[in-house]
Amino acid sequence: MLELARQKNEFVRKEVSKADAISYYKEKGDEYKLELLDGLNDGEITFYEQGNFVDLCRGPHIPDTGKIKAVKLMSLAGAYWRGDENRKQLTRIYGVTFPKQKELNQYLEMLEEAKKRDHRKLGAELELFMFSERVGAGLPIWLPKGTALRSRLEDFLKQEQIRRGYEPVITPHIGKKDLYVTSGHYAKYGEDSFQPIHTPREGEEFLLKPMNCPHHCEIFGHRPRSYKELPVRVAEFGTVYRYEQSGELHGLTRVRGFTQDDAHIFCTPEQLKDEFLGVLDLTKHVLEKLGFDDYTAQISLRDPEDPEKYIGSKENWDKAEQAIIEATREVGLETVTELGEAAFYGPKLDFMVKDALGRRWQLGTIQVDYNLPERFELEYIGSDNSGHRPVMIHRAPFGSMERFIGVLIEHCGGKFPLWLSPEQFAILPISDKYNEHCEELKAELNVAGLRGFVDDRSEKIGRKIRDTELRKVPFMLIIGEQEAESGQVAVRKQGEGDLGVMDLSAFVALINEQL
RNA sequence: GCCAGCAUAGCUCAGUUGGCCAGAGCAGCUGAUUUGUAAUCAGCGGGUCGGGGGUUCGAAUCCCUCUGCUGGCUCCA
Repeated sequence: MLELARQKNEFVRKEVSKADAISYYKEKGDEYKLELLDGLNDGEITFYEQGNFVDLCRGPHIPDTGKIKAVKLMSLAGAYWRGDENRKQLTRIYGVTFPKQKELNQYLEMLEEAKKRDHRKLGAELELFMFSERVGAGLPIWLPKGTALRSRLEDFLKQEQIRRGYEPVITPHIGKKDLYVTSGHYAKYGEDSFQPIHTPREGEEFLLKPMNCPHHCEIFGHRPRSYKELPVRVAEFGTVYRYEQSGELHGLTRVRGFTQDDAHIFCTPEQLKDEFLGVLDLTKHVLEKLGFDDYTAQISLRDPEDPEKYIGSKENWDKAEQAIIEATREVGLETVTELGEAAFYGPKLDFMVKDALGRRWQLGTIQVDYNLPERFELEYIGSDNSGHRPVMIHRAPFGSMERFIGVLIEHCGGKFPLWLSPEQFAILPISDKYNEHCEELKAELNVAGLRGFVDDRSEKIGRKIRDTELRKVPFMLIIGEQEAESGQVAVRKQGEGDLGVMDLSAFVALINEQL
């Protein structure tokens, strides 16, 4: 390839008439180029020629092949012709090139570094979660440390939500098929989803819940509602199951069983905007608290070309889309707007965050829905003593615990903020003689609300430090003869080194400062 | 689901023109050592070579199939 590049062949741009182009490719028998030409207008067709190679291309190109100095072919993959899965799949070769070999090397090193942060690797190393072939693909299993981390995240959000007027609820993991027929999910996803569970009773069918909203609609509708109690905000860490395509599964970021930090707000049309703003505020608060400052907000609207894809009236869609656009504008949130990315029942605002390899994932989401209240015939009694339909907001600041933690692991490279870290300290006795003293220190720290462990193996201190560093435990307390006598602790910070000797109370203060 | 590839011990990996009992390092266990800021020493145990089928005198190695994983494509309530 580089040999070809060295020939310094110029890329020559040629404007070609449509007729000439068609006859050229007819002769070559290139059905693909002919199809592309079919969609192009005369006068906008260009060929590029370099050496003995000629091809239809819009361009632009670099001036000549001599500019190409460093090339690496990265991967081979199938790609559907014109992105349509119903059409033929062609083979696509991925490659990268840089003006200098050094830059290519830097790029490859960057990819290596990114791999070290990969949540799938770190998750296994830090014993946060696992997968089991026997349990099934895409079904994450949370290990004790991962559970500790996840519980803290959940508790953080639960408290925040209670402060903001949400009411926690709990609903079952399955529901009768009819529930999802009513919601419209069955018609849309039934075929491609986990199939109904049958019971000994004829005709009785249940579905693993793919969504929490139908259950929450039932909660809203279980008794008459007055306008005086709106907005009603029901929140649940609800575990849902979706049969994602096998080729789509990916670590924690795309799974078949996951827990949404879900809540549904039922409000009057007049309250919609304020509620939307409240959710925006919560979502931003959550992302900032976890150190995500590099996210983008995406407004997903209908595809104007394909109105059949959506359920609900045009008027309601218009209102919902408008509410999102206005609210984001009001808080000055920078957004990109994507047509055709809306859910089938309503437009949404998604917060997108990149993973270690630069792939973008949707985390938090806020969705306006006029459709489900309609389908479930939800009503509240207004001040006029007649029934009105509430508006519904679906929202999940984390999105799902699985995906959020997956991205969080990569974001912080496994070094979690102190308040989330499954182990905040490790006490490392220099010899077995101090094990007992270390246990006492640990008990004191536990009383102070901190968590950690004593490494009482009869290993050299260097070894214990190394192992603790690799476990990414934020603080180490090294205890030998001097500390045992003085009653102090020698503090070492992960990744930074020795912080010196201090009283235990000073160490507790140091940690509390960072919480 | 589709295309391409991968699957050897808990982990990282050796082992291909098919040929004796499948190897290493780390981890684990046992013992010795009692240690001052990123790996103490020695011994031991551990693998249906992802599962199933086939070809062959003989399969980790070749073929088929299933499962899982990886990179894309498509999808994502």
